[in-house]
Amino acid sequence: METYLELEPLTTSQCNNKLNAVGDALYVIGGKWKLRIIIALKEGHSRFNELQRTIPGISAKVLSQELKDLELNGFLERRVHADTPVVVEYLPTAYTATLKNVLEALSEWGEMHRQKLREEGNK
Amino acid sequence: METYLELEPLTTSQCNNKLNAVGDALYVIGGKWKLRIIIALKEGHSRFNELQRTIPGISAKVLSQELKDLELNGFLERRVHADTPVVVEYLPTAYTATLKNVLEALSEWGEMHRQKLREEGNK
DNA sequence: CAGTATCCTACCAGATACTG
DNA sequence: CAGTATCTGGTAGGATACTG
Repeated sequence: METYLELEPLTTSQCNNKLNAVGDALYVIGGKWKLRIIIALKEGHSRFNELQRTIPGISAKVLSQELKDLELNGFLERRVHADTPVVVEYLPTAYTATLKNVLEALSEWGEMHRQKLREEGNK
Repeated sequence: METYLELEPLTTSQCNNKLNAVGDALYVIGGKWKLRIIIALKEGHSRFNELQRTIPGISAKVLSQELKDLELNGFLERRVHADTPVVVEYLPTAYTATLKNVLEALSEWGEMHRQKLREEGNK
């Protein structure tokens, strides 16, 4: 028999820290595009227009802004080769590896939730 | 030596399924308030105004809408006691337990990320 | 208490055009 | 190619007031 979320009892301040941590995480990787971009980078897509083609529905403006955010948060490195024409590469950093557990947990849960919805649809 | 996200090689369609699953998950539990509300419910806060007091910054309108979403997605049960005055309780369902891994992963990652930002701030 | 209704605004993001 | 600039409609959500 488990309690619902089975977090150990916490003091209020410990609990708030946990909550804030979850909030921070969602702030950084939440939203419509962040994780999709991270995964696209990880798959080896590194050029701006390539990323835009890979990620359906994203506009240049939004992609540009999201890439800046991701760079600020240390998820990618923007590397400019000063050739003609100029070539810019976006490369995932080792820091993206730290998202492994988060991505796995979200992916698993998402699939399970999908399955549940499918079953309810069949009722 | 690990690849960055260490997902096993996938076919394109398998990969897209994973991606969609992550997207689904973020759609359902993403956003500013969803997880905070779920955790507040899990802590035993069950009344509307109590929840609003517990969750700093949320308005009645937004709380109302989010509670409806969460009910639709099976995370809570809305129980009305037809007394005078009327008492309404929002209770987490067993389904919230399935978020355990997600919450733990997000919480851990969020704390780690905070620590990293703190260190960078000290440079 | 448990919400709804209304107004209002700021931001989000799509479309399009443009630049070096 | 790798973006930025501008315009613009839609909407999320805050403030406030109100209802049964």
